[in-house]
Amino acid sequence: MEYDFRKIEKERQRQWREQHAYRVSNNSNKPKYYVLDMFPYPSGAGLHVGHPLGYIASDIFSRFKRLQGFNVLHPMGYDAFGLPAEQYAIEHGVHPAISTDKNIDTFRKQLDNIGFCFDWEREIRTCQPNYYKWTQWIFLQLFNSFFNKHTQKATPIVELIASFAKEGNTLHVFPAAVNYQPAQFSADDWKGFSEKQQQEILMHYRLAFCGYGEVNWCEALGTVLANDEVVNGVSERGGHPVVKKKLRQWYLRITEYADRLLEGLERVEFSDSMKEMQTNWIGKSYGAEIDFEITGVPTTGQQLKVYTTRPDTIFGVDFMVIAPEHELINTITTAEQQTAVDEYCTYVKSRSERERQAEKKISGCFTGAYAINPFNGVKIPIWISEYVLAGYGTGAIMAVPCGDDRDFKFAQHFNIPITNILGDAFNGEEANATKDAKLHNSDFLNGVVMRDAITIVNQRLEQMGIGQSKVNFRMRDAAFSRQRYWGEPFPIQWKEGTAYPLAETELPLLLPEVDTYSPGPEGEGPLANIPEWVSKELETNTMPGYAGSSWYFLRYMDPHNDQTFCDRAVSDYWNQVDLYIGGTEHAVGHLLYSRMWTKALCDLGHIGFDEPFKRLLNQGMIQGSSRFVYRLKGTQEFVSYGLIKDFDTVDKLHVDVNMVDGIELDTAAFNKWKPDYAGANFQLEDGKYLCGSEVEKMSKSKFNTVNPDELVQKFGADTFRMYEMFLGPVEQSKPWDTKGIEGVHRFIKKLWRLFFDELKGRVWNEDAPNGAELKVLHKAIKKIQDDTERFSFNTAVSGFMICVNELADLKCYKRAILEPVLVLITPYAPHVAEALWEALGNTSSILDASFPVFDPAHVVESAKEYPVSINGKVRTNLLISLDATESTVQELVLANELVQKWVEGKPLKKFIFVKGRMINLVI
RNA sequence: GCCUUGGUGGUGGAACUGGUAGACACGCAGGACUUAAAAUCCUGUUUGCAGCAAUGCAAGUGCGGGUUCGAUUCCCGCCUGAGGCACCA
Repeated sequence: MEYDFRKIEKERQRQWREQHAYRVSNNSNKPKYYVLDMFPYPSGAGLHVGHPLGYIASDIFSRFKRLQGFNVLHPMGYDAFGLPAEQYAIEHGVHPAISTDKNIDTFRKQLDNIGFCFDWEREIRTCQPNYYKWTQWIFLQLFNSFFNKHTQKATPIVELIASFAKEGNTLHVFPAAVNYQPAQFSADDWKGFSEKQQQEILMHYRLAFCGYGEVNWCEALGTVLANDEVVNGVSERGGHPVVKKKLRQWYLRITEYADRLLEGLERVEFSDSMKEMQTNWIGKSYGAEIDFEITGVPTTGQQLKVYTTRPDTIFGVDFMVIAPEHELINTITTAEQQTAVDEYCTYVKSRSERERQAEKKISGCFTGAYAINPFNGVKIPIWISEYVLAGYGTGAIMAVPCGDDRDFKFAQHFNIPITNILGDAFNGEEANATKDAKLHNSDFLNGVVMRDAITIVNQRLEQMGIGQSKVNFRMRDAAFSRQRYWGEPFPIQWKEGTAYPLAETELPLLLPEVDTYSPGPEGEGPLANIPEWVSKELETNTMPGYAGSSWYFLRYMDPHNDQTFCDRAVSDYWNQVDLYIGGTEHAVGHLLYSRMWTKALCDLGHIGFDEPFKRLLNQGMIQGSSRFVYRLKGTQEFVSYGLIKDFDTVDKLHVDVNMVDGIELDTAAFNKWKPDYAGANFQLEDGKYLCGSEVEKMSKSKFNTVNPDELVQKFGADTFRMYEMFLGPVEQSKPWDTKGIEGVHRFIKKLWRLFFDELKGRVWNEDAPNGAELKVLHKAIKKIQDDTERFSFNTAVSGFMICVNELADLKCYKRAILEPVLVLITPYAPHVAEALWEALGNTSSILDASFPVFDPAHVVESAKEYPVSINGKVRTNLLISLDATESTVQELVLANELVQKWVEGKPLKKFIFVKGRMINLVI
């Protein structure tokens, strides 16, 4: 009987489907375990081999936990709103719902091929009204809440209104990031405000709020562009100029949760690097805001507010730098500098924030104005430069060249004299950011260690009323609106410029049909093109992609509930996601947003936990190995890789990896590939056309994708699953290479042959196992259990191979050994395991078997072959009993002939014996 | 530019807390079975030097230093690949 994987896998999948083998109940006596994948965006390109990596890992872990007796929730769904579907709609006129459904069907077929244990009865799609109804509902919760600083919790806004009416805003001052005048008001003030004013004030407290923010604006296309759609300052489509434009936007007040987002990291099992990334993104810094008087300009009495983390360096300030968007530019620029400043600001406007930070070239412009150092009256020139960002701190810094690298380079570039406040710690060659030097040239701070000077300066500033210590966050409030069609509509209605929430009974606010997916007027989204929508004064923005993904893990628990987003009793049962698997590309976006939503929902009493993910595993990215051909500019001549150095101008073009064997191009296939290449002529080396290669993200546009369907068809799902795991550690990124898959396939066939011989048929028997066989089994149980638990799936696969190789060598065909081996392998290769399990005569599914229990008695060793080193070099091995004491071992070792030869009679300086490990002699 | 992360044979990788570097595979070479092929099985496979050979010696985990009896593992500096950087998902 042969291993017919196609038949086996089809049959098993049908059986599991019919038996609802993966249906999960919300009621169980078993302990619960929740394994979650980051759900996919169903792109039109379908799955490539990189996508299933994390799914296979989570599938293995889910099945493993199930065998260990847990009630495992392992759902899947689709993050279905997003830009690509809308782009496709613009280009092809196909409604995004239709193309999305089509893409989902493809995804589903591909996923099913691989044999995952998802409970598909819990599937969700973020674009469906019965799902986004609750996204809108949660948005309203955020809109109707504020962050109460005293309790550090989201609190219903009605409590804030009550407090305003009672004691003004003394109890609840404006959030730190808000700059509203008047900053304080009394109860009487509040009652005196108009409805519009009251709503305006409340908006500054709401957790979901409306404000103004900058977007990438493309005049030619009349639309707002994503960063992705902007390349080098022009639009990706058409290459039109893109500039910054201020538009009304919705935001989430995530900055209010900054401290709790930091604190929560201590209670979750994320990798240290992940925690570090989030910590850096939040970017909490302790510093001071300082007001400087401005002089040398027509309008007197103006002040420049800077934020600095190093107030101790105030005597080293040689110039000020403000962001090119800074408001003061209009009022402090002197007449002589006006032209230069205007030119500079226009130049900067076309540049992205990233470009501005990455730019090595130093640029800037003097405003003509000066600030006055409050401690010594020194006049400090005020410059504009793009390295200062408007969005961080106050958008203005005090530059201390001797202590800050960027300031130093700026000073050098513009020949600004540098004051040394560091004494010997500053060498004049480069800045020194130390906090431990003693201050020089610093008036009352001379001789004080910088670290200690920070508090002294802060105290002085506060006494003088010109500054205060301040905690700052790099993180900004999250932009929560898009000028797009394919997203959740906001349940918001505008009345005379004030936003009002729709009633819960009006949800879901359905996304209407449109005639055109083109942008609306004035940078508004396509919804602004619909007269009925506009006449009702409904919000025309839609929510961003991350809205639906910020809470989907809750919906899986209770996906069909139409009374609430998730029943509290159900979320109390499933609680946190025990294991969340996905890529690091979501490190700061999705993970922070969903953590914030969870905290807000918890604060408001809708769920009972405030961190969504207990443990996070980041699978690495499977990269594509791209191949390139080189075409002489303007010709049809293609030059082999080794020859390109002989030519000046060649175009480097991606070529489909499936036409390349190693790096050798199938030139005939290339000619047929695209009509353009039919007439291609090749300049060969050694009779071959060799391609260049590079490792890049796997993507259809780079022609480096490999389709899992073909591999499943050729080798089977079990082989495919194991091979993806065998490739390397899940957490590591690696380029895909199909080459090794045969090895895994051979392994499964070898496993099969322990049960069935091609000619003889059944070979397994009921004999009692011997010690050697039990040892192999229990070694494997331990290895597989340990490796699976620590997500070392690649070494677990190797463990299976070792186990099967050893059983084959022992000619062990005994049921008592083979049956537990099948259970071990079930999470990895479920189809073949179930088929052989049934062949052994079992009537219930192997999915519900019990994981074998490791018995150390079967694997004990009595002796160990110790490596014996002399001065750190291994010279021989000696078999020594594990019970031997150190002195016995030393005696044995020194008596050895080979050891004596290497020791050459020299005295022994040191004898190192690590029991069970090694022996080292130092002479 | 900033943040994170990787670099070990011809290839993917193993070595879990500083203790025999190269497990397990791929590929390659040789052999067995076969009319032949596929499949399967066996042997070898880090490099250099010496030897008919078993084997021996030396070097070796991106590069340069350091700590240690002992470093792929820890520390310092550098080179280099990948991912992210707020409207892609």
